[in-house]
Amino acid sequence: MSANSRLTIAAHTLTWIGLYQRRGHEVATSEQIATSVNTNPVVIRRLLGELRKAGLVDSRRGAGAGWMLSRDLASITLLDVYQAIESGPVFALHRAAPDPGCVVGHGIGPVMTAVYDDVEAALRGELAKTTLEDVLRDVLKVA
Amino acid sequence: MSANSRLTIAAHTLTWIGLYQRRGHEVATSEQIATSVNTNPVVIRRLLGELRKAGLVDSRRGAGAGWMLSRDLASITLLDVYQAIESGPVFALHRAAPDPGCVVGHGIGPVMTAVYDDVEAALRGELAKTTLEDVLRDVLKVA
DNA sequence: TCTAGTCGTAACCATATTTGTTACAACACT
DNA sequence: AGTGTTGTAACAAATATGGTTACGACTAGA
Repeated sequence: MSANSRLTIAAHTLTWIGLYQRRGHEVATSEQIATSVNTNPVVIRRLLGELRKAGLVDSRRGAGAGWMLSRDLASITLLDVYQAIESGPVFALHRAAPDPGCVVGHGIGPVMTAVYDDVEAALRGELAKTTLEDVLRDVLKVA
Repeated sequence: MSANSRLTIAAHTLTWIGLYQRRGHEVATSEQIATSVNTNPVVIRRLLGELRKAGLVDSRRGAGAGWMLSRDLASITLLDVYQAIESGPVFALHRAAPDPGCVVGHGIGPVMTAVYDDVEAALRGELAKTTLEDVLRDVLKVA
């Protein structure tokens, strides 16, 4: 499967901003975050742009610019983050429609869709269990 | 996310073979299956090769060759199929290791790993609930 | 033994997604 | 006015999936 690190990077980014703000700073720059994540600042800015659309962060431009959380870490679950950045489903149906003249080809679509709906619901339910506050607490525990 | 139709195609393929055998045929060819799935026979053969490694199907070569189920539809869950064909995890950690000198960069890995383990367990648990016998029954219901 | 049909697999291409990178205009604080 | 950062476009690299052609390996049956 196309291993996808977007959720990891997003959680890292938000947790970093949260900790940075908790230490008294107003805004965090994409440059600072990129250093911790070990990637390019543009990657962080792109991701933060999506998180802003979802209302999780806000940004300030000009000199002394940067990013800040819109909501408290405790009120943001990994499901919120996931929904902000993941577009498509985990599993897809056929790329090209199967033979409608075949019993299986005709009926398999709705059946698999029902299964995938349940799977995604389970996945979302699991992600909803963890808040970024939980993540930060456990991160500090590791260190 | 890179929408992945492999599980759909695999379930379609196995269900097709199961129904075909139930109608009195001994083996199914990749050509027949590919017609129902609407793809190239090589794609089916590649997938069936992985399913054979997992012990779900077997093949016969030479004239009158083809594929047959190794186990009954009722004894194969979608989790069995998933594990036979999916290699990597749904979510990945950082591509490049984050800054170990940063508290978040240092601790985020283990924390997200724990979350992802729970998510995958939930996903697998959901897939384990459905057997290919269930799939075939529902497919016939749709038609 | 020959023939025909199918598997098994390699090789290659097309497409899509993610990630990394450079570049630069827009913006706002000092 | 100068400076630092966002916002965004453009492009390249890497990876995964899916489709296609090609061909040797194999075996049932003529």
